[in-house]
Order: sequence, then C-alpha cells, then structure tokens
Amino acid sequence: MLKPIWDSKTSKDFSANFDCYIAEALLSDGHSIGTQEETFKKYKVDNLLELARVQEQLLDKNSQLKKLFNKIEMPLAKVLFKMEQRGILLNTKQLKQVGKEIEGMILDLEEEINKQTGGGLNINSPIQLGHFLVEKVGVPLGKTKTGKYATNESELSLYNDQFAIISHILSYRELTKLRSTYVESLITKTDQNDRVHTTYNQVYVNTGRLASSNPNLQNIPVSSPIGLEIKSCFVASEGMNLVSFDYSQQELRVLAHLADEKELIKAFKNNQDVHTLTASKLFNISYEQVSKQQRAVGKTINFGIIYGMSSYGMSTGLHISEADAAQFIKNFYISYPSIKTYYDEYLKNAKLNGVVETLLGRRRYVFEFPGQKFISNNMRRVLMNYPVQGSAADLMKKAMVDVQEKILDIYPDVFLLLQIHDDLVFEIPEKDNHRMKKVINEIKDVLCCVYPLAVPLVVEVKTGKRWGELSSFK
DNA sequence: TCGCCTTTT
DNA sequence: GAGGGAAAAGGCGAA
Repeated sequence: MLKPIWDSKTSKDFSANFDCYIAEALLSDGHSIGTQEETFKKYKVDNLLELARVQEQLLDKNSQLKKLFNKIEMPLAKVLFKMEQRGILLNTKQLKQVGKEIEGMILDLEEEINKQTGGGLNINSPIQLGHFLVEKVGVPLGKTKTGKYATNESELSLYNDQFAIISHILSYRELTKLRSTYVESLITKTDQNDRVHTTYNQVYVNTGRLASSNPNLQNIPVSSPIGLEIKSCFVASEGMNLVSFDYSQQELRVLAHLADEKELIKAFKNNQDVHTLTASKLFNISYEQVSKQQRAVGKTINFGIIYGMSSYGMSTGLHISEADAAQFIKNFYISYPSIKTYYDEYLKNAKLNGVVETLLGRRRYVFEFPGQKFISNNMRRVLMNYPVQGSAADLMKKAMVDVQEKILDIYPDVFLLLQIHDDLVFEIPEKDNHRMKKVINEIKDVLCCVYPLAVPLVVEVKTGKRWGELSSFK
C-alpha cells in the first residue's frame, strides 16, 4: 500500500484532506501517470467526473465522513454563496476620512524618524532598518534565520524604553500596515452600492476552518484605537442592525469535551473564568487570589497547550526561564490530568494509524515523509492543535447550516454576512424591536445547541450600527 | 518568487 | 543538536 505523501510546499493543493487517498485509489486503479501528486493533478483537470466517482467510492467507505460531506460541507457551500453575494456595507466616506487621519500621523512620524536617520533610509525595508539600528544607533538586535537583523515587533519592543526612535518605528509600522491593507486596498473592493464581497474558501485550510480573501474580512483590526476606527467603517444597511454572535472560549470548551477533563468541565458549567482557574492551579493559590498578571500567565498557558507549545516557546513569550516554563507546563498537566492522558493516547494513535480526526470526523493525514517512523516537533504541534481547532471549525460550520435552515429560510429579511472563525455577524431589521429580540434569541439558541458537548456552549451577543462599536445585548 | 512583517481567531 | 506556539491573507522590498 502506498503511503500518503506530505510536502509542506505542496500541501496546500495536495495531501491536505482526501487528496492522498484519491490519488492512491487512482494509482491502484491503473491510472498512474507518475507520482501520486502528478496523477492526482492530471485527473483533477482532465477528468472531473471520474474523480468524483472515485471520491464518492471513498466516501462510501466512511459513513461519518460521508455525513460530514453531505450534511455539512455541501449545504454550507450554499450558505457561503449567499453571504458572499450579500456583502457588507462600507462607509467609504468615513474610511477615507480615517485614511487622512492616518496619513497625517504617518507624515509626522516620518519627519521625526528622518530627523534621526538624516533621511535616505527606507523605513519599510527591514534590511535597511535593521542595519541602521544596529550599526548607527547601537541597538543590539538579534538575527533572523537567514542571518539578517530581526526588526519584528517583539524584537524591537525589547528596546522600546532605551531608544526613543524605536517607538516611532513601531507606530509607523502599525499605521502604514493599516493604511495599505485596510484603507487603500479596501476602498478599491467596494461595489456600486459600497458593499464589499469577500470570497470564502471552504477547502483550503488543513484544519477545516474557512479562509477569507480579496478582501480578507477575518483579520480586520480590533486591538488599537485607530484599528477600531477602521472596523467602525463597516456598517449596517439602512434600517438594519449589525448583530454579532461570538462563541466564548470555544476551543478550550472543545478541549474540555474531547479530553473529558472534569475540573475544566466543572469550571465551564459554573461559568468560571478558565484563565483565572488555570492560574490559581499553576500558582497554587485560591481562585480569588489570582492577580491580573497571574491570569495573563494562565491565559498564555491555556492557549499554549492548544498550540502544542514547547517550554522554549513559552519562555520567550512570557519572558521567563525555560526551566520555569517547563514547570508551568508540568503543573498544567498535573492540574488537568485527563488532558495529559488524552494527548498521550491521541499522539500514540496518530503514529499508529497515520491519520487523525475531529469531532465530526474530518481527517488529516500524519506522514511528513513516506515511511517516516517518528513525529517531528513541528508535526507534534500541528497534530495537537488539529482536533481542537478542527472540531471548533466543524461546530461552526454545522451552526451555519443550522442557522440557514432554522433562521434564514424562515426570516427572508435577516442576513448572515460574515464568519470570523468563532464569530458570526448578521444583519437584522431594527424596526420591530420585539421581533428583533426574538430573532436574536432564536439564533443564539441555534448556536448553543449546535452539538451536545460535556460543557455548555456560551454565545456572547453584541448589536449596533457600526462593527467596531457594537455593545452587549441584554 | 521568497523572506519579513503585521493583522486576526 | 537545531529549533523550538496553531491556522490564515496580504503588503512590501529584494533578488
């Protein structure tokens, strides 16, 4: 039997999901024209119907996968089509105003920076910038993996206090990013009615998430004030409200369910803050005693575990020693023993079977190279993240299909506009306030009941006219 | 086209 | 012994 291939360079259009098994079936069917990948690609172009037949046969062998395909992915395609068609209204006039505001700030910063560089330096060039900072200013920057001076945000921040120019550069970076990606680019993508229509790719992401492009509406800024001003340029249509539904701590809830971790499940049932809970366990103090800083550590560890983080990765992230970081990770697993057991068992089976699955049966193949016997650190992290991110994506996809059937098909004047991984944004008419509240509560129910888990799913609802300024609903 | 950087969940 | 936190899109400079 042929092994599925893994090649990071080509994984995006090959080997991600079903593809290696399809190729394998083609080859064993006598259709080989070379490698697995060559055979697959040729059939993808030349013989779609034949490919569909082979694919159908493969789906027939796995009832859960077949159900995922027929009951979720196929209906979802229609939902995504409607979302893309509808688009979201952009207040272009205001966005241009924000653009001018940003432009002014950039000019001021340029002037300030040029004063110190004497001009002639392209701040946008990491190579020129790194050279200048190290050679002329004396900032002891580290190196990138290709031997250049690193000028990324976390590196520069280390010296923010010692060199005045650094904070100017960081602000300049932030603002030029916002200008090019979120102001200038966005305005060119509006239609005659000032609506922007993203494209959702349903099959691109290895974990099963959606990808949004041209424009990407899944990374609209939220963290800085000026970023929020940009987000606020996305507005509701006339007579409508924007309503966002955000799954709270979705991935940690999924992990609690998958690992059947009783402590975590109990915390979610009692509506406790899990970052605080983790901190209280790591520092061996009571829930009430946890400080803000300690909660931040708890949060970093919680996310780090989901991402398969090493002690080194955490030590740089938290600015602590590697030994301390290792101790935190150890304490985490002592505090939540079922999570340790779950991951041990899961990785063992991944190695054994060469494939892993999400809650709803989405599959990912494990082999990095044909015949490889061990799992690299990188693959270990990828695998650890997969069931959590992938299952969360499954649930959201199912929720969207349910919403279509139970809400959008019933209320033709309610529209689903956007999906941002754990967040759905709707347009709902505001005229009949009672009806709007009814619709909101019905949507909330659909999302919370999407799939029975060992933990409750909590959804936070926000409403308003401008996406960047939504306020809590009730 | 590749590497670096920044933005999100 | 090196590299050492998941998944993305996209702008820009350098080659």
